[in-house]
Amino acid sequence: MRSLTERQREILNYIISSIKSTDRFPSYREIGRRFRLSSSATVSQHLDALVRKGFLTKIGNKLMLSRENRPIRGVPIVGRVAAGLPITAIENREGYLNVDSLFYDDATHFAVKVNGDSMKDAGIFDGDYVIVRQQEEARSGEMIVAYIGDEEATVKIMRKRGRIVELEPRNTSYKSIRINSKRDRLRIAGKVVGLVRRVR
Amino acid sequence: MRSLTERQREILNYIISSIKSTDRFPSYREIGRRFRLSSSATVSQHLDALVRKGFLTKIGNKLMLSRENRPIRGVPIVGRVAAGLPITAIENREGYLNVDSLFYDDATHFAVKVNGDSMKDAGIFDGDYVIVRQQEEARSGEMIVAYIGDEEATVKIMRKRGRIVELEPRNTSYKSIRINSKRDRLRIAGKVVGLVRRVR
DNA sequence: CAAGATACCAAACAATTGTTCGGTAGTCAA
DNA sequence: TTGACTACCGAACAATTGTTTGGTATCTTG
Repeated sequence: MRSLTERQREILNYIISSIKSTDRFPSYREIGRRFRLSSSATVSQHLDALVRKGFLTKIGNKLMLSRENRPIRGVPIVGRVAAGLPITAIENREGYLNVDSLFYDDATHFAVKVNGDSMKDAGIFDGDYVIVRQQEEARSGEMIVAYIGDEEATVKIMRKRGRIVELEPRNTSYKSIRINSKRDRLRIAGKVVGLVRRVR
Repeated sequence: MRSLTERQREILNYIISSIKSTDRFPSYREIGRRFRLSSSATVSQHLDALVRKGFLTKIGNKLMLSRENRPIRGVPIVGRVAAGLPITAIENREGYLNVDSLFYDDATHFAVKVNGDSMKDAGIFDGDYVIVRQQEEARSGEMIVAYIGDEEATVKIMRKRGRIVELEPRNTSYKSIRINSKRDRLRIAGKVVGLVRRVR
C-alpha cells in the first residue's frame, strides 16, 4: 500500500470519520464542501488517487473503504513497542485485536458478566466478561455457561460421569455441583470461547 | 422503541448487514431489488416506518441507523440467556462488548501477547492479549508493560521504593526484578487496562 | 527543461437518488 | 363496518450523484 500525500490523508480521514458518525460514504460534493473545493472534479481526482493507492475500493460507481482501513477495527496488536514513540508510528503491527474478529463466526456469540470467583484458578475473575458461543450441547471437560433450575447463569467446567453431570469450579474453596439428569434439568447456554477484562 | 413487523425487521437487518459489509446505506432501489419490490415507494414506506419506530434516523434526506442499532461489530452483552433460543431473538441485551468501546479513548492503545505465566495469579495467562494504554510514566502499584535493557516486553506490577523500582510478578515462584534507576533504564511502554483471552 | 505528479477550477452530462401522488388489497380491533 | 395499519404497485419529479472534458498552476525529479 503506497503512501498518501497530506491532502489525500486529510480526505481519507474525513471519509473515515464521516462513516463512523453517519454510516455513510460522503458524497463528492460533501467532501468538496468540507475542504472548500468548489469543483467535484477535484474530489474525483483525489478519490481516484485513494483508489489507486489501495485505500478505497470501487465496485461499480460505489466507493468503500478497503478492508484494512475499515473503522472500528479494534486495537493494534504489536510485537514490540518502542517506548516513547506514539503507537501510530509503530510499524511492527501484527494485526488488530477485536472481539469480532477473534470470536465472530455467526450471530451466535454473546457475552456475560461473571459473578463471583468460582473460576478464579482458570483466570476468570469477578466482573470479567466471558464470550460464549451459543450451543445446547457440550463435551466433558469444556467450559460452559449453564443454568440449573431457575438460578443465575454459572460458568463452570462440565464433567460427564454416566448419568451424573458435574459442574466443576476452578477454585479449591468451592465444591462441584452434581446434577442428576433425571431430576434436575441442566440447560446449557453455550461454550466459553473467550474472555474480556477491564483492568482496574 | 416500538416493535417491528416481520417485514420491517427483514429490511432493517438487510440495511445493517449492508452497512457492515460495504459501509454504505443501501439506496431505496437496492433494498427494493433485494426484496423484489418493484416500486421504490414501497421501500420509502417501510423506511418511514423504521424512522417512526426509532430504528432509523433521518437528517435532511440522509438516513442512518439510530445509535442503538449501530453496526453490530461486537458481541452482545446479555444478562440472562434463554437456553435454546437463538440469541438474535434475545431482548435483554445490555449493550455490545467491543474492544474499542471498552478501551478506546484515542489512538493510544495497543495489544501485546503475553509470554509466560509470571502474572498468573492476576489472572493473566500465557497467550493472553493484554490491552495497554501507552504512557511513559506510571504510579506505584499499577500494572505496566515495560522493557528492561534490550529485553522483551514484560507485564508486571510496578513498585517504587525510593531510587529502586521493583517489577513485581504475580506468581509465587517468580521473584521481583529490582531496577536501580541510576544504572539500568526502565522504559515503560504503557499501563495495562484490559485483557482479552481466547479460550482453548 | 521536460515529464510526471499534485492540486485545483468551471461546466456540462446521464444516471441515480429520495420523494410524492394516487391506487389496490389484506388484516385486525373498535 | 369503519378506520388504522400493513404491504404492495406504477408513474413522475426535482435534486443530487458520480463522471468527463479541458483547462491553470505548482512542485519535484531525472
